[in-house]
This record gives sequence, C-alpha cells and structure tokens, in this order.
Amino acid sequence: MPPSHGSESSPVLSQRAYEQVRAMVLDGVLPRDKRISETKLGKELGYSRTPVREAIQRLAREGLLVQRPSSGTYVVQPKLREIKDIYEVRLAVETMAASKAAKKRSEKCTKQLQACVVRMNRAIHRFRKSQKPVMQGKELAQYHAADEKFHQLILEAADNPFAQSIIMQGHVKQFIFGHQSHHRNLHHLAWLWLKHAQLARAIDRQDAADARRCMNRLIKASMRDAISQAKSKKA
Amino acid sequence: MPPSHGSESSPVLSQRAYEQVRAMVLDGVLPRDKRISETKLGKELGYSRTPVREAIQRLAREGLLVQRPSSGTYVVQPKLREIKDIYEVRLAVETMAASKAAKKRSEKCTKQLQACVVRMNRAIHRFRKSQKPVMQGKELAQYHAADEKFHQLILEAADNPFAQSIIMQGHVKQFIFGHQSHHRNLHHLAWLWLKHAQLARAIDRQDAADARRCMNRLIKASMRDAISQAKSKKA
DNA sequence: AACTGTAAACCTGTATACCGGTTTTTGCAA
DNA sequence: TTGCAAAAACCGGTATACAGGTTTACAGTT
Repeated sequence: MPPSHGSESSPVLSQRAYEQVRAMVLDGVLPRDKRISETKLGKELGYSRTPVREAIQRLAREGLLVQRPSSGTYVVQPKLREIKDIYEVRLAVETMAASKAAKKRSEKCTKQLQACVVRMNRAIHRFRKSQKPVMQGKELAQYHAADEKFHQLILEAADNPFAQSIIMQGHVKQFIFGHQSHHRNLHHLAWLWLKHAQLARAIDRQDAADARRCMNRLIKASMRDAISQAKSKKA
Repeated sequence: MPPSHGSESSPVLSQRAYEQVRAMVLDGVLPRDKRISETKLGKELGYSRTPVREAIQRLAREGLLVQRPSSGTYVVQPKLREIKDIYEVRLAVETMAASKAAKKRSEKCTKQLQACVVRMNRAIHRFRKSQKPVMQGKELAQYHAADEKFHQLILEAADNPFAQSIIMQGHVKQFIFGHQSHHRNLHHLAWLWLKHAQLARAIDRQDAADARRCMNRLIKASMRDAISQAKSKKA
C-alpha cells in the first residue's frame, strides 16, 4: 500500500512519541528487562516506526533506555554507582548555581523561592497532622513537587541553560531509580525544610558564600539518603 | 530500484556517518550558515538518508548543529554567552574532579599526568627557540593535545563517567568556536604550564584542597582568555 | 520428559517512496 | 534589463520495504 497519510512540517510525531515513551518509562509502565520493540510500540501509540525509533534513540542517549547490541532495548536499571556519579555532578553544578543565583538575586525569583518553601512547609504540616510515621501519598507528591521547583528556580536564576540541561538529565534518571529517595520522617523533613529556607534567605541577602554552603549541605544530605536507600533496596 | 545492499547487524553506518560528519564539522569543512542536506550529504558519503539523518540528529542534540524548523540544519555558531556557560560548568565539574582525583591518587595516573606536563614543556621550549611572538602550528597542536589529555586524565581519575561525558560535550563546542583560545605568548604559556605542574603535584601529594584551587585558577584563566578572544573576534 | 535441529516469527539496521512545504530557478511580460 | 509569478528542484518528516541476524516455537528423536 502506498503511503497515504499527509505529513506536517515540524517533527511533531517524533516529539510526541518521545514525550509519550518517556512518560511510560517514568511511570513504570514499561517493564524493566523486557525488550522494547519499535514496531510494536509504534503500533500501540499509533505511529509508524520512524518517529518511535527516533524517540527511543533519543531516550537511549539520555540514559533512560539501554540498547544492548544484538539483543534489544530495555529500560535502564540504574546502578548505585551511577546515582553517586549524578549526585557528585549535581553537587558541583548546583552549588555553583546557588552562588550565581545569589549574586544575581531578582525580586521575582526570591518570591517564587519563598512560595516553594511555604508549600513544602504546608506539606510537612499536613503530614504531622496525619500522624503517620513516614510521609507518603499526596503530601509526599506535593513536597517533592515544591522541592523540584525550588531547585529548578535556582538553576533558572543562575541563568546557565547548559547547566540546567545537565541537571534535568540527572534528575530524570534519579527519578527512575525511585523518587522516594528521602528519609521521610518528621525530624529529617524538618531539617531539610530548614536548610531550604536558609538557602532561600541567603539568596535573598545576596550572600553567595552562604548560598553555596547551604546548597552543599542540602545535596550532600540527599546523596546520603539516596545511597542508603539504594543499599537497603538491594538487600 | 529495490535495495540491493546487504545489511549488517550493529548500527555501523550510522556510527560511521556520525564520526565522519562530526569530523567534517570540527575541521570546518562544512561552511557555517549553509544548509546541510541529509540527502546530499548521504550521497557524498555513500550512505542512504537514514544513517546520515540519525547522525545529524545526534550532532544536533550534542549542540554541534542547529536545526531551525522549516529552514534546515546548520553548523552552530556559538555565542559568547554559551562559551561562558560552558566554562562555568567546566569550572564546577573539573574542580570537583581534581579534588576527587587527588583523593584517589594512583601511581599510573600520576605518571601520565607528569608525562603531559613534560610534553607541554617541550612544546614551550620549541616555541621559545622558534623566536616567534605567539605559538602556532605544530608546537601549538602538541601543546593543545597534551593539555587536553591532561584534563582528560583527571576526569578519568575522578572516576565519574557522567561528569566526563559532560565535559567532553563542552569541549567539542569550544573547539568549534576556535581552539586558539589561549593567549599564546611565552609569558602566559609559562604561567599556564606552571599551574598544570602544580596541579599534578597536588594530586600526587593527595592534597585535594590544593588540587581544587589549582584547577580553579587554571580554568578561570582559560575562561578569561576565551572570553577576551571571543570579544576581539567579534570586533 | 528432556534434548536438539529447524522453521517461523520477529526485530533492527538500512534503503527508499511519498507528501506537503520552502526555496530556487525559469520564463515571460513590462 | 528588470520584476515577478509559475514551475521545478529540493528538503525534511513520515511510512514502508527489505535483508540478515536473533529469538522462539515446535516437532521429532532418544
């Protein structure tokens, strides 16, 4: 059959396929260690092979999928090693970003950071009222959303798209590993919240050195959490 | 005509196309601000569109090419802004790497670093004998090769592939911008060489703090050079 | 039932066809 | 010669065809 569909000019299908497959990976819809077939996936999504193939290649280069030669494509199973690597880079880049953000301090950014801090606080309050031992469900989702936004804002304020793209890439892979990478008891959350608040204040004061210090502690704490959780998961 | 060529199992053509096109970009064979046609380039290289298309997309994602929608693909023309961004990230990541390399110090790495320092020194000596005002030609190429190897070794010693890939990506784009980004007079080169030697020694001594400091100075100096050169180029 | 050789199914890498849109060329009129 | 519109060439996005390798299924043998 000759191809009868029309075509549009920008790579809309490739882009959509990319977004959809990415979401499928992040949502855990695609089983790990099971081959992903370009053809089949394409049929499921209603695209031909080409856009799906391009999406898969893109995701593989971003590190969400692995292509084992003469075997197939799989969802990646991050190793503890890689998580450490990512956190090291985050530590280096985000401390730089925090310092730069402090130097460039803008009214709008300060306000938005403060809003994130407030949202995190609200999530923690609700969690305390719930009397549960660890945060979970809606509170946890809100907390994480605010947390992620907080870091994103600082990256944006630092005004370095290259750095931003690097961190986003890392974030995504951490996500696959499991976004529950925090000790979620009240005490620890309160400590984290405090550090976020301090960081926001440091940026507001344009105290670059302090901003760097706060970010350093924040990320190191996250790294410890993620690593200890990864280890317990393995066992 | 039906496809008559056989096919091999790993993406060899895509890979070769990638390497070839990349080399063409870096060697400046492809004129800037001229459309690159998948079809035509494919014909030149002897491949069909598919491998070339994949190579081009890959290079575009790596930032060597830009794809302007409904216009075409071009060799990127890095902006001063982007060069700054890359150097900021290099500063953050490579200082981290230097510190980590010092902590992990290995005999082999130390030796290889020392060898690079020697090679840089030889290039500088030859340059001095040549009596030219600025380094160029073969000496410059040798100097740069040793310099690049030096930084690569440290990244390797830091043992963080994620960080390594980031820096390589940045390097490549700087290269397009023009690898002559150093003040190439004797005095400046001698200063740079000294800093490299100090850094190598700091790593040998396992003095992480000093390694970080040396790397910091080194990259900041490079950044200043690159920026001033970029500005003069524009004018 | 376990083993193995073979055929069918399938999957990826590659080549190519087609479409709508954009750019360039061409050919004709002012 | 210049201006401009129609046509031709081209280009990228998409769909599909094909080849060779790999995996899976299965039938026949022990």
